Amino acid sequence: MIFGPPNDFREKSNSYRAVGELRRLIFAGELSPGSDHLETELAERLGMSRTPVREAALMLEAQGLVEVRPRRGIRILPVSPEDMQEIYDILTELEALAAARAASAPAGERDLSLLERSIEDMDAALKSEDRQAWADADERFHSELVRLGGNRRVEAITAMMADQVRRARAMTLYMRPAPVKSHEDHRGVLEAIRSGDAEAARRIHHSHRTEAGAMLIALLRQHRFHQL
Amino acid sequence: MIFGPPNDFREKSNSYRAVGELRRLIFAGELSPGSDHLETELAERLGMSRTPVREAALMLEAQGLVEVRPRRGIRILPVSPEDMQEIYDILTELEALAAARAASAPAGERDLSLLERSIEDMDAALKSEDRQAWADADERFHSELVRLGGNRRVEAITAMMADQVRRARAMTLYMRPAPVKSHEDHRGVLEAIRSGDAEAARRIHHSHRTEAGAMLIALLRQHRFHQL
DNA sequence: TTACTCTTTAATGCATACATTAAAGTATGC
DNA sequence: GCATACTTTAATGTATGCATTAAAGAGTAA
Repeated sequence: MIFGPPNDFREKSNSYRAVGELRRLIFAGELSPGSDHLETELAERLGMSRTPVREAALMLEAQGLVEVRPRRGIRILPVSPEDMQEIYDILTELEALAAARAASAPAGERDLSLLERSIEDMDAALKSEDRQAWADADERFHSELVRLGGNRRVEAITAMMADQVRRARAMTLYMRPAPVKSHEDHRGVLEAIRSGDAEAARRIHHSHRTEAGAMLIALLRQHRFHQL
Repeated sequence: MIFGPPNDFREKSNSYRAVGELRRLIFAGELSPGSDHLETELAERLGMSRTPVREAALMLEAQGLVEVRPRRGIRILPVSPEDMQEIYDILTELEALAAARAASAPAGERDLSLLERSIEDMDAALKSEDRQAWADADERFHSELVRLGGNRRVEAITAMMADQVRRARAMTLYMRPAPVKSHEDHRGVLEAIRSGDAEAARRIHHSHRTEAGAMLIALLRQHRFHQL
């Protein structure tokens, strides 16, 4: 599930459909963090038998999203500010690595258009004060950066964490100051990549993520989001 | 499987036994990289029915160790030098993070004895020219460092990659020069942690892993280990 | 031969049955 | 009332059966 290109059968297979469906339910808040759910219950809800649900639960457990506790149900793992700190720490390192690698790649083989596009979109969103649009573009920037880094495992790991980050960010989106500094950072990273300066790309992105993470965690704590 | 403390039921359950058993078979070389295996075949081999084997395969797939290809069998994923480079890049960043975090922790809460012990063991192994003992102690050093870093997700990710690294290192253990430089690096990291110098710990460990990784990859390529 | 279609084979995905056993509930003794 | 032993319940872990369908093989025409 984490690794490898999605084979087409995964779309047809109930097991993988269950993985996607459960992820969706979790992040839509329909399966709330900390709640327990019996295999039978979820199976009925998804309109399939226990087998594929069970398989999906095990895969989601391997991804750290749920915990399978025999006879007590499948628990949707809550994410505390401490968890979010862990996640941000990892994203900071791996994305900074990706930025450095993206800058090291031969200029000819790089297509920075998506990166540029996402920055433009953030720019527009900033001007029209559309925070959701900004957040969407920001997410595109980060995932495209990781893609340019060219490390499939980094892509897999960061993608796995993306959903949880998105949820935390959604909660604090309107509490934080306007992301003007972020915007400068993004431009700085792009420029460093374009000019092939790997260490600058790494450094700028690293401090960008570090600051953004610190702010997010502080907001979560301030607003007493002890679990989400 | 990746995350969370191992509940006791996992030892009893055939599914989790199958995960461990399959891992063992893979790294013992009994299931060679690139080979395909039908669910039925593995089930018979492990003395259980297809169900737990199937579940184990899905969990191992989530960990990136195998690929489940319907009707073609469970494929043991080969690891190329490029894959090993990806893995080392990630380990470099995450272990360097762990070193920094370990150095930042209050001195009173740190127990560096295991770290010291592993360095002493490496020292002894170096003198008696016992490379396997050195490699074992080295692995203990790295895993203990990650533990001290205090990020459970980093622990999970690095643990997941440890087996694959071990295999690659085993192949090159007797080809590389004596690990004298490594030894200095380890001492340097320990001293930086002890004195609470997070940035030094990070920097030294980062360059240590970078160099060790570059050497390993070069050896793999030299000796034409295109997949392992 | 090669390309194409049809048939056969068998591995899988899923549903289901059932034994096991943890947890909840009940009864008993103090 | 409270703790302990016993009974009941029901969720799980695993085996198994079967329909589906990809892949292999056979047959046919060029």
